[in-house]
Amino acid sequence: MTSSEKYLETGATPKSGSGGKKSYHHGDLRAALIEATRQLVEEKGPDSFSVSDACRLAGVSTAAPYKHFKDKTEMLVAAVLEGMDRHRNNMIAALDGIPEGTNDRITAIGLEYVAFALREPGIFRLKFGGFTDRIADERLEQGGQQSFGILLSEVAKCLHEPGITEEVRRRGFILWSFVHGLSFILYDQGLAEKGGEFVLRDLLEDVSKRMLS
Amino acid sequence: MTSSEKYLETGATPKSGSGGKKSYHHGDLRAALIEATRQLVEEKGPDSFSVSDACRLAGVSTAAPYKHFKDKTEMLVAAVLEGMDRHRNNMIAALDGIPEGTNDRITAIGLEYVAFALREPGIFRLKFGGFTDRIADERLEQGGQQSFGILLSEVAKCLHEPGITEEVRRRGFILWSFVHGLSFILYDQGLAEKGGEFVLRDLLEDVSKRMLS
DNA sequence: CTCATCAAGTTAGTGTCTCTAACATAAGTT
DNA sequence: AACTTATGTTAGAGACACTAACTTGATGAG
Repeated sequence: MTSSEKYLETGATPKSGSGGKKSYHHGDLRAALIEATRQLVEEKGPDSFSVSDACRLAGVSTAAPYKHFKDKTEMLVAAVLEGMDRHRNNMIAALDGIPEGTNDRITAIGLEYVAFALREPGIFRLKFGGFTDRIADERLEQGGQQSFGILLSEVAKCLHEPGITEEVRRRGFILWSFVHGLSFILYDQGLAEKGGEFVLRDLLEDVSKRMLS
Repeated sequence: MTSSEKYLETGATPKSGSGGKKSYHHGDLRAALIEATRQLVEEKGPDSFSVSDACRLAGVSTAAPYKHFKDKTEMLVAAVLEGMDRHRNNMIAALDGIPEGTNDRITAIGLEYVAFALREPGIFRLKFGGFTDRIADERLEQGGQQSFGILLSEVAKCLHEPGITEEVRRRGFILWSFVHGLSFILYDQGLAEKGGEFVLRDLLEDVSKRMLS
C-alpha cells in the first residue's frame, strides 16, 4: 500500500482510495495521532513531545489534531489511557495458569508492572510522573484504581481474608509502593533488563513473602 | 573563585544603590533565578515552568539568564541540585538523637524522604520523574548515590554487617524502592499529610521491621 | 441524480517561548 | 583615565500551540 507511507498505519485506510490514491480525508486520524503520540513519547521523551511532530509523523497539517482533541494535553491523555489498558490487560494475562492464593501470583503482577514501566517508560512517566497540571483526568484515576483492585484481590486470597479488609489494603498499598518505586528506579538507573545487580524476580519474591506472612 | 560565588548571599542587594535605587546590574542574578525557578516549579508545576516567567519574577529581561545558564535545562538542574542538598541534609538531620543500629533510624530517613517529596513535589519530580532528555546530569546521579549511601550505612548497622555487603545493598535497594514509590503515590493520590488511610510512620516501621529481620 | 449539510481536512496567522546576536553599562585592573 | 571582562539590554529568528476562515468530499433527502 503506497499511502501507508504517509498515513501512519492504524488498521484504518483512507476512505475513498482504491489503491494508492491520496484522499483528502484520512480515514482514522484520531487513532493515527494517538499512535504517533505514543511513538514519539517513547522515542523523544514525554516533554520533548510536540503536536507538530505528531502531525508530521501522521502526514497531516498542524491544525488537523484540533478536530479530534481539545489540546495537546488531551492527545497525551488519550495515549496514556490506551497504555493503561495495555498495562492492566498484561497484568491480568500474567496471572494465567498460576494457582490461586499463592505468592507467585503477586510476584507475577509485580513483574508485569515493572516490565511495562521498562517497556513503555514514556507512557508510564506520563501517567505517574505526576506533573499535576499536565494530566489530571478522572479516567486516569479510575484506571489506576482498577489495577490496584486486581492486586488487592490477590492479596486478600494470599492472606485468606474474606474480602478487601483494611489489612489487605495496607499490605497491598505497601506492595504497590515498592513495585512502583522499583519501576522508577530501575529505569532511572538504566538497569532496564537485569534488575540491577539483583535478579528482579528474586527481589519481588522476597518482598512478597515478607509482606504476606 | 568565580564571581558568582562571590555574591552567594540570597538577599542579593543591588550594588550601587543606597536604598531602593535601581542598578543596571542585579547583584546576584544567578541565585535569584534559581530561587525563582524553584518557586515557579512548585507553583505551576515542572512542565509549565518557563524561563520567561522566571525572568519576570526576577525582574530582568528574558535574555539575562543566558549569561548564567547554558539553557533552560541547566536552570532546572541548578534548582534541582540545590533541592537535593536540602533533601540530603534533612535526612542526615533527621537521624540526630536516634540510637545507632536501630530500625528507628531507617524509619526516620524514610519519613524525611517522603516529607521532602510532599513538601517540594516539583523539585522531587524534576529529579526523579525521569524525563530522560530533560535532566541527565552526572552531578544529579552523584547526589542520589550519596543519599543512598546514607541509607546503606544505616542498614548495615541494623543488620550487624561489617560494611556495605551485597545483602546490605539488596535490603537497602528494596527499602529505597518502597519509600520512593510511596513518595510518588502519596502525592499523586493527594494523600499529602495523612499517609492516606494509614499512618505514615506505622507503614515505614512495619516495612523496616520486615525487611531488616 | 442533485443538492444541502456537515465532518474533517487545509492555509494563514497570532501570541508565546527559547535562544542568539549585537550592543550598553558597570566594575575591576593597571 | 584606559582597557578588559562580566553582566545586563533590545531586537529578532525559528519552533510551537492554538484559532479563524476556507475547502473538500462523504452522506442522506427529495
